[in-house]
Amino acid sequence: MVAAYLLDTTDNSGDIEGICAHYDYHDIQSDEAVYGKGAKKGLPEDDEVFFAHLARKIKAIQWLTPKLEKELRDKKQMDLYRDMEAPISSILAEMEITGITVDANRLNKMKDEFAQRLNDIEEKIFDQAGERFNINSPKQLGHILFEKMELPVIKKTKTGYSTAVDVLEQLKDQSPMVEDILQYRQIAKIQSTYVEGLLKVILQDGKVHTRYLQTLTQTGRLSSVDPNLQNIPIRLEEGRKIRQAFVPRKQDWVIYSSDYSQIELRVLAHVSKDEHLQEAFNKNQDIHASTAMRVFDISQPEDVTPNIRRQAKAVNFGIVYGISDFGLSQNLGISRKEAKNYIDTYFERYPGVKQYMNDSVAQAKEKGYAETLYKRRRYLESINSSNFNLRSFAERTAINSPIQGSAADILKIAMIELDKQLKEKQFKASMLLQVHDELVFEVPQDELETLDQLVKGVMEKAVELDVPLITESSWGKTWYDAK
DNA sequence: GCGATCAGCAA
DNA sequence: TGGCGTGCTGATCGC
Repeated sequence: MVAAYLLDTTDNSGDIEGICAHYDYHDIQSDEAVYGKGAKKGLPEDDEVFFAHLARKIKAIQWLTPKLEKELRDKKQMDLYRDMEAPISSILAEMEITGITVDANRLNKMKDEFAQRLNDIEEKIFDQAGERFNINSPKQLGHILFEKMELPVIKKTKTGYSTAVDVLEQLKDQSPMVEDILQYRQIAKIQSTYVEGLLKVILQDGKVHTRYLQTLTQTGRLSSVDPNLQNIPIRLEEGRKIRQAFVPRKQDWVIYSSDYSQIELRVLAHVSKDEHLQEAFNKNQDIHASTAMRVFDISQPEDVTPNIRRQAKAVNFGIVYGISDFGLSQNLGISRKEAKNYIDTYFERYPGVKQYMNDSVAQAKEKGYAETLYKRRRYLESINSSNFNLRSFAERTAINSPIQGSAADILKIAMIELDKQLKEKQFKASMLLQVHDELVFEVPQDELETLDQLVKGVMEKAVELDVPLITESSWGKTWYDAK
């Protein structure tokens, strides 16, 4: 599965059957056909059916192996497979099995507190609306806001009125109720997805055991499910408190976290060779402020206001994630024209980046795929499409995938080296989580100093780029306190 | 019970 | 020349 994923991320449905079909091997059924799906999923009643399926899978894997190996060699991806994806697979399994301890008492207290607050806000909203309705239903909420109260309709969805946060933000001054709805939404999200969601998946060992999907994303990133531990809140204080429930498995241990600072932009500085971007990182400047100065033509650092820096940050965000001028305009609440202007200016002021982007697109058009520093491929079917939208998307993808994908490669390399060292040096600490540019560990107090040295050293020296790789580390009694 | 839709979280 | 970075989860709603 991992080999097939490296060869082509798209034809990988997460099932051997799909891969077999690709190679015209049909003596196999999909897992779904045998085990069912949804609520009916389970082992077949007839053992023979079950065993026959397993046997056919083994046979299929044997048949596939030499073919996949040959293709890996032809595509020069054998190293990527052998030295990166195969070892990472075992490390992820260990992390999943280890799990992370979650303080259910803490979550239960939060649950009560949030339930009380949701109740209060709910009553307040009903009071102002003059009727009771389901605030969680965008349809009912839209009816109240845009029909009963006749607030201006700012945006529509396919099926009705949009009640998304950016819309509500604009309606705030029209009615005090809107603020309450925003407040309600914020807490309801934390309550249902995180407090209740996490409580449901704590096992007898007091831990949650996420599963990392290694063969899913088109860029080489991991994803995390059941539960997803890669999107635990952090930006807003209310949500951030969820992290207080993530604790070490023993008293006197701590949660230690280390993350790469701006790894994607550093990768971009490296692959593009852009003089200005490299200079900013080599001088360890505040990259968003530095971008602000170039894009908005500011000569003195002290003239970069927080708002201007925020805009520059959004531009950098757009570069890293491959968003369109429309996406940037939505992020910043500006017109598409202005957004396009920002992007054009960015390219003007970072000519190396522009050159890199042109080259990436040209190469993708020629080869039909984009690739990372470590030969991870992403095929781009629509790169030569006559459909503007499809083509534009593929072009942004051609630019963005090597950046995001190479960053993912680098963290995987660091994880492999760290895992090796932790074992060799017999650390008691365990690696628990990977969150795209961050690694989270639990560690005894007396090992903390050595672990910090090790993690920092390994992550920063995982690969050598034209610009330094910098990490920021922190620790505390809970994941919240590791900040 | 299931799938589509909307909404919102993270890097 | 028209929809708009990805992936995951939860609530609602209609079938």
